Amino acid sequence: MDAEMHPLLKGKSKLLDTDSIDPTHQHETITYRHLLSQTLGSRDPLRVIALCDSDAFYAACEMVRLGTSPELPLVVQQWDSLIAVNYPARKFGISRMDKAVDAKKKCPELICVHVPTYKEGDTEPGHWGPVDARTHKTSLDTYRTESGKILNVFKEELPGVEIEKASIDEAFFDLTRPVREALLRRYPHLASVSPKDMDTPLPPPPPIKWDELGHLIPIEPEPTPAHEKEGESSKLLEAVKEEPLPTWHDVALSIGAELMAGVREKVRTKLGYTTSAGIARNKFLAKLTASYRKFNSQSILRNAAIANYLKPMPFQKIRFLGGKLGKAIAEEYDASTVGDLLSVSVEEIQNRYGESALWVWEILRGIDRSEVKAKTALFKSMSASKNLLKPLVKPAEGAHWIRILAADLVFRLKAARAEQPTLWPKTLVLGAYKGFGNGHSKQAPFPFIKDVSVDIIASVADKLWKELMGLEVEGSPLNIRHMHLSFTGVGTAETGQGSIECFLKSPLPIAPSVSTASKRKLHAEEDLSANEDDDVLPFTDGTPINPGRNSPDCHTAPSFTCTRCGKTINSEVNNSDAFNDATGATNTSEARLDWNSKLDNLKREHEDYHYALDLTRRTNGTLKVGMPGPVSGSSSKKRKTESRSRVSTKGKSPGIERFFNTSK
DNA sequence: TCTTCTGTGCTCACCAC
DNA sequence: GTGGTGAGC
Ligand SMILES: Nc1ncnc2c1ncn2[C@H]1C[C@H](O)[C@@H](COP(=O)(O)OP(=O)(O)OP(=O)(O)O)O1
Repeated sequence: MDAEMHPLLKGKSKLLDTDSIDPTHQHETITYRHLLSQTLGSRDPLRVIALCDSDAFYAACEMVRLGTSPELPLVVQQWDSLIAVNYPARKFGISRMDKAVDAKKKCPELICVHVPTYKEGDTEPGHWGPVDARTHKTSLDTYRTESGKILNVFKEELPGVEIEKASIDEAFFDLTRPVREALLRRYPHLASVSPKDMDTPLPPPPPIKWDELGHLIPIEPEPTPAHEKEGESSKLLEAVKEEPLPTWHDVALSIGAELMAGVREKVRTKLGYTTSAGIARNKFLAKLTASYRKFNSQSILRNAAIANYLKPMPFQKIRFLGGKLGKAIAEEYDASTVGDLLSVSVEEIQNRYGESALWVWEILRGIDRSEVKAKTALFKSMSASKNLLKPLVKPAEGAHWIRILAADLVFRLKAARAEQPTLWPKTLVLGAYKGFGNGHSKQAPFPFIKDVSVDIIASVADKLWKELMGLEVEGSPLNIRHMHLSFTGVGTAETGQGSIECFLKSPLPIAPSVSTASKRKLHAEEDLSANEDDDVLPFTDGTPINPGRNSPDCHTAPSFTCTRCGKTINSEVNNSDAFNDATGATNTSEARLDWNSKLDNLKREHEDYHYALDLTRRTNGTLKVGMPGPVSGSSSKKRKTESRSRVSTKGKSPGIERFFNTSK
């Protein structure tokens, strides 16, 4: 998944002098200043990033769920095709390309598991019964849930480490900080240096015991005579003999490898999932490194090995170079591998594709400054869709699929709210498509309510469906081949404005205010039949219309006394003003949990406040405080050289525009 | 076993209009 | 708001 913004559209970034001299920084001398500085961010010469990827993930989920023995071949199928093949099954030559029947021929004892599905009326996806693509909808939700469990183990095992969920089965780790701490613990002499010696290089590092830590990607290419030039091969062979001395960054990587081996083992023992990991100096390389050797193993890419590891790689495999831009470059330079492009100068590539194409030049050299960033909101939209094998021909058939899609959204929103109770999808979108590029969508504001149900979603969606049907030309066949239902504008309701969590725990939902503008579009509430009694009401900002009613129990606001500033911190007083009556949920354990979580939030926010304050002092006030969200560790690490985000598209060079959003 | 290979069925994000 | 695309699992 991980749909990060395209690097070429992020805006300009400057090539630093040091980059052009020694782009990969592999010959950089590490000084005491480097070691002892905490704020180098992505330019830290001791940076250690890891990527962890679950092996044959969906298949592994089913193995765990069914408790099958690890050596039994198992595949997960979606209708007739395979979407995951475990490693024992791969031994039989089964791959994702196979149809289920063909796979069974290759291995008669193969265990085939179909992905969970919904049919109308189901409130949760399941494995029961025979599946039928014409009546069922697949659901990947159980895999998302398992994915979440793995992430939680990661967080438990590496507290304080920035972890970024990159896809359903992958996560990045910024291990720089724990590695540095371990380094200073193990080699305490590194910590004691007089100020005047700060810029002297560190002493030579100790030898490293790589055994047990993972596969070391070799510095010289492995003997594949095919791609070595004749004249150079003898020289090369000599070089292979002499492994260069280890660097302190190598030591850092080895510590990172220890940490990853530890968490991976925890995931295996606690949850039963085997994983593969890559450890390197940035995200791009970590991901590449993870695929060096797969299945319950990890690999390490030292800086000295970067160049040779990248050279033979087809560059169009690099993210964002697989599309039109990559194709244009391939044709322009008659190139297919990274090595083929290394002779292209940074000026050349920027002249041709715009200043921002610096990113291309950098990535070919293994430079990637992107940060590991825990996602604040888990997602911004949530969608469910279904290709209809049997196209819809009558408007009345729409309701059936709406309910099935809605069930998936309900289930997932509830699950997400278990962790993040303030999650709030602001809009519901329904799309109906007849073929590629032939369809329409309609959207409506989605009310903020505690208990989302299929009925509620369906009532709004049915309205949208009617609107869509209104667009149909009289008499022409419907032929809907694809339906899509999604929440968009998913955010967390702002704390401080109306104590959203109280709403969520309220047995009756809040009556939000309605602006005249939105009222016009919000007729959907008229026939939210199942919930006449204020259960669903439109709103614009979560402000209660009628504070006297539906009041949840918020009268004892959580508070605590900060040990650092001595102040008593409590939540907004006006929250409790807004709701003057308890509703009965007061003494339930649910309510207490809610109270506790509010207290936790309060503490966290206050800690963030102090953290930001400290940072401000450290950075001479250059850092902005008082931003709405919590100050995360990594945002504070952002360097000014990295302020590439949110540059207006005007800064974009005309050269690259033609590679995006051009019809073709 | 494995990166290549297909194609499906999805999910998510961003941008132009 | 709506439509379209790119990207990846
Ligand atoms: N093209 C696809 N279509 C549908 N589902 C996919 C596709 N690619 C991957 N998936 C699903 C099934 C996988 O178990 C899950 C994770 O993908 P991925 O990490 O690429 O492979 P994998 O986990 O099956 O094997 P590996 O051990 O090689 O990582 O996502």
